Amino acid sequence: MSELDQVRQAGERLTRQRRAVLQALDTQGGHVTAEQLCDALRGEFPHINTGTVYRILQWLKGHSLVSETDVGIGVKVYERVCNPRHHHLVCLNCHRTIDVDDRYFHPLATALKQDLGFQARIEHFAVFGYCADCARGK
Amino acid sequence: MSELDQVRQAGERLTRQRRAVLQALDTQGGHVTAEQLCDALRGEFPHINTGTVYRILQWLKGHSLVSETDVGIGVKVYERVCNPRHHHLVCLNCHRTIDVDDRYFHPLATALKQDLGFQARIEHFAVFGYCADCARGK
DNA sequence: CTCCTTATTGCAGCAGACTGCAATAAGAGG
DNA sequence: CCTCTTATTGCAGTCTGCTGCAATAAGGAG
Repeated sequence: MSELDQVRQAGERLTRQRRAVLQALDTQGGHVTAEQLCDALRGEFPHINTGTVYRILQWLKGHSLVSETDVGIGVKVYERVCNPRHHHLVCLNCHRTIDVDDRYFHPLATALKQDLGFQARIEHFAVFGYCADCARGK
Repeated sequence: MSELDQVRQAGERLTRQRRAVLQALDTQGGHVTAEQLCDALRGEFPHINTGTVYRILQWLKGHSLVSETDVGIGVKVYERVCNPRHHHLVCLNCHRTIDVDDRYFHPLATALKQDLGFQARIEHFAVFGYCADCARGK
């Protein structure tokens, strides 16, 4: 919980709800929707609602503890940021998502930093396109 | 308008509304929201509504004529896809958007193709992070 | 030019994501 | 341990983006 202690600076509070959201994300693993999280938390907090969950997720995202991704299913999915980081390739045809290693994105981040001084924050990317199987057909 | 003729295959129709959306995108140039497009079209089509505009934009996007991007302002923005393609760096601190050349993304697309057979469709990317000015302060 | 098939529009309605405000509770200070 | 400040929650409401359905119109056939 050391990374959370850092966060407690500047008057930001580590509430039971925030702790529970993080724990739920750890427990479930992989991609989770805000709605799913809300349901999971209702056991401990019967009155919790999606508004609060979305706010907590934004807060966690701002502290790089959670990633938010649009994988093209019409709902945003959230995932605990862990090392090593990984990203996703999303097939526009069969809608499969393929995990891809962070190192593919390092050259891009490095180039943007060197040439433009831009410090890219690539926690979790979703690249759309066509997977090997579907690309053949096209 | 030759690119539009290709689209007319397979029974897809080139309606006045679709033509008008494309023309409005050309006229306005740069990033436009669906709401703005809807307003612009109401002169010619008094009864047009956002539902239709969103559907037309999805259709144009599917044919690679228009790009859809989340630049972090809470609304999706649309832009005519033109050559050379460009992408955007979005500063999480000052919210400035910086245009960046397509060539920065070529190595990534090539690597994904070679190693994984994935044919990335990178029409218009938005990379979040901190711009040179804001990165210094952090 | 007219008819006919069916893709597309307009409309109304819905889910996802977010926000303002009053009530609550985290955590610093005494 | 109690008090106090104020960040956060719960709630209700809003806006964006999308979808089903009946009415309309694109564009191919005759």
